[in-house]
Amino acid sequence: MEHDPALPDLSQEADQLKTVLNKEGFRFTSQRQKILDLFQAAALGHHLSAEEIHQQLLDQGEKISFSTIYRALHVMVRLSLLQELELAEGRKYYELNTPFMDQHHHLVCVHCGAVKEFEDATMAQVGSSESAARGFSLLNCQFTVYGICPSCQPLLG
Amino acid sequence: MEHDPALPDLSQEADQLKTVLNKEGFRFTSQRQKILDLFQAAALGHHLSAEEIHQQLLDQGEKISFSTIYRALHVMVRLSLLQELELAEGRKYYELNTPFMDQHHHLVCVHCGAVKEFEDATMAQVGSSESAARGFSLLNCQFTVYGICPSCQPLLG
DNA sequence: GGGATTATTGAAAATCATTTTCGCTATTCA
DNA sequence: TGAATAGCGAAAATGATTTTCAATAATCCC
Repeated sequence: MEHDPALPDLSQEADQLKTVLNKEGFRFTSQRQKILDLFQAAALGHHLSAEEIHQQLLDQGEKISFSTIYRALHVMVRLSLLQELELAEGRKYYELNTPFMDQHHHLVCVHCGAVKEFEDATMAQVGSSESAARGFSLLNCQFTVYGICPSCQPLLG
Repeated sequence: MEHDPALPDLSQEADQLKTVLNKEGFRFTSQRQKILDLFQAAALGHHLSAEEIHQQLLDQGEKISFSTIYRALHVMVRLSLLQELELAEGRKYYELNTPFMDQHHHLVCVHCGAVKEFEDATMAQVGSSESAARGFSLLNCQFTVYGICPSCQPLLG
C-alpha cells in the first residue's frame, strides 16, 4: 500500500533487501527499507550521514530514531549494501556500495566541506597490488584528496 | 638535562619548534616539545592518537592533560608539522608531516586494526591532477586500503 | 493462519573522543 | 623586569555514536 505507481517497481527491490537481510539472520523492516531508499533515490555515489538521513526522513514525514538509523547502517555495511566513508569532520558518511572496479574517490574542501567525487582506475590497481604484496585480502580502497575549493580560495590568504 | 647524548642534537630541534611557533604568534612550551618529541622518536610515518600520546607521556613520568594534547596537535597541524589521519575506528591519528612527494599511505586490517604503510608516487600524481582539474588547491592526499591481514584471515570464514 | 521465538524499535541513559570554560601560570616582548 | 596575554590543567560541556530496556513486530514452525 505504500507503493507509488509513478516510481519504478520497488517491490522487487524490497524483496531484494528482504532476501539479503534474511539470508544472514537479520529481519526486514520498513525502517531499513526507507533508509536504503534514500540512498537509491540519490545520485549514485552520493553520501549521507546519520544526521542527514534522520532529517530527510523527518522531511518526508517519517519518524525514526537515531538508534535505528545507526543500527541499520551497520547492518547494511556488514551486508555490503553500503560503504562507510571517513571523510573528516568528525562524523561518518555512508553511500551505496558499488562494484569494486567502479569505486570513486573524494576531493574535499577543508574550508567549506564541499565534496567532489571522481573516478580513477589507478586506485584499484594500486590497492590490489599493495594488499596482495602484504597478503591482505582486499575489501575496499578510499582515496581522499584534501584541498581548498575554488570558491574558498579568495576567502583565504 | 633531558638531552640524551645518543640522539642527534635536540636543542637545535627545540629551537626550530620555538621559531616555527613564534613566527605565527604561538608560544613555545615544554608540553608541545614533548609531544613533538614523541613523533620524532618514533619511526617516520608512525601515527599516534591523543590517547596514545597521553599514555606514552604518562609512562615516561610526564603529567599532561588531554586538553593540552589536543590543543598542541591542532597547532602543529596548522603549522604543518603534523598531519591528521582519518584511518577509521572513530578517532584521529597524527603523524609527522612529510614532504608532499614522500607521502605514504595506509593498508588497514578491518579485523585487528593493524596498519601497514606503503608509498606510491602514483597517488600524488592522481591527487594533483584531480584537484587541478577542479580548481582545488591541493593540501594533501590520503589513500587508505581496507582488507583482512594474513593473521586474521584464518580466524574468519 | 496462529502463536512462540526473538530480532528490532524508540526513548533515554551511557560512552567516547574531542572541545570549551575558567582561574592561574608561564612565555614573549618592550 | 614587568605588562600583556597565550597556554596550562581540571572539570564541565558537546556531539556523534552506542547501549539498555521494555514494548513491538518479523520469521518460523505447526
